[in-house]
Amino acid sequence: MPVPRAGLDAATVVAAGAELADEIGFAELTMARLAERVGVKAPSLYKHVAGQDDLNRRIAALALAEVADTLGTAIQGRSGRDALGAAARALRRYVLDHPGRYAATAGLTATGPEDPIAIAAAQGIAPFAAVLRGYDITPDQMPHALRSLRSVFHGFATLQATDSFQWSADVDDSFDWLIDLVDRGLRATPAP
Amino acid sequence: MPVPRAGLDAATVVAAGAELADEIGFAELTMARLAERVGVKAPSLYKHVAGQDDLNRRIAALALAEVADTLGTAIQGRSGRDALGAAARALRRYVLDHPGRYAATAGLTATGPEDPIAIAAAQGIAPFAAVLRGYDITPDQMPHALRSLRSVFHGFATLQATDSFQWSADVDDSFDWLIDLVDRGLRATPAP
DNA sequence: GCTAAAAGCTAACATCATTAGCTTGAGTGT
DNA sequence: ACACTCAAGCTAATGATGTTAGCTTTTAGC
Repeated sequence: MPVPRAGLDAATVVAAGAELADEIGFAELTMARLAERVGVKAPSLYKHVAGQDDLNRRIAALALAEVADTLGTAIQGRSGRDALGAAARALRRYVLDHPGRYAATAGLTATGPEDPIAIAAAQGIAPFAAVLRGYDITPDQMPHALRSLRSVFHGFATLQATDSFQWSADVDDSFDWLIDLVDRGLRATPAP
Repeated sequence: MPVPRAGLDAATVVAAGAELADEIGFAELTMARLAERVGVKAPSLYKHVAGQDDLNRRIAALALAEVADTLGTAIQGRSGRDALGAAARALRRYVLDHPGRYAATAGLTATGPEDPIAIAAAQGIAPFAAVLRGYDITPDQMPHALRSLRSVFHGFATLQATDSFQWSADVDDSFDWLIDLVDRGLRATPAP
């Protein structure tokens, strides 16, 4: 398998795209700019990536995988409210550190269960499941609890990422408050 | 003030853009397509709207105002868990009915307090504040509670809008579960 | 060394947003 | 009634974009 004049690779291109998106914003990420960044002309990118849409989806999948990894290590050795707080803080930190990649995950529709995005998203659930194991959740309530956790965290992270909080109150305090809210709600879960 | 060969207006253009975005998706909304929709050539749109970015922001502001209105009427005559559920359900319905407009509100950064987006967003808070009045929230906790509510609802609505829930469990049930979770958390709010 | 295939290139095209400048038509003041 | 104004809409042009087609080059394996 010949590998000419390279240093370039699908993974490398996607990684560079994610990095560039973090720097200049996801909306400003363009094939031409990415090509220049990796030292290549725009059409050459198509040897590694099917197009802009494919690139975006791969960046999103990368971000989701990284989030899953980050959250997984964040909750290791913790449980209950402690794990909840650690996971939440890790996600927030990730979004602040990688706003471009994370923005790529917004507004995506998985084409099917085989879509890398769907797979990455499914893996991203695992840490949340681990957190919930510290609470009294019956198995039949697990899917609802997972979706709820995901909604809460995703909602706060995106609002924060887009700078949608306009008042002066400290965002960290609000985040702690939100975590406490969820923790209270989870601990008060009734067994129906 | 002469008003020639018309039927066109800034508000009309924005409304048509929002409608078109709902039909074909926000990402597919283009100046050319919108021009064709309103029966005009693309450059003519610039007589009513400063450009694509301006158009997007105006659509977002429209959506935020509509959301505020919808939520406001949804909670009238209700309070507590009842108001919470009604507001949540109204938002969800809105996002499902108007996915394009709502997508326009994601990933926007208000340029300042005078930005129509900031104003519309501020008005959108009011219904949430009304809901929270039915719970025991101290004034200094209000901002945190508002942000939390916004995060929760926005998170679930966007995940749902982008079809990010892949498992088979009924989404409506999950939504009810989430509302209960928040309700329990709010009722258990401690007085610090 | 020779060959095959992948990587990268140039050229070209369609589409898009946007600007500049012209044309036209409706309302206003006399 | 009539001319004047000025904004709505147009055509033409520009630069940037994503993308495709086809050519050239480089490297790995025989």
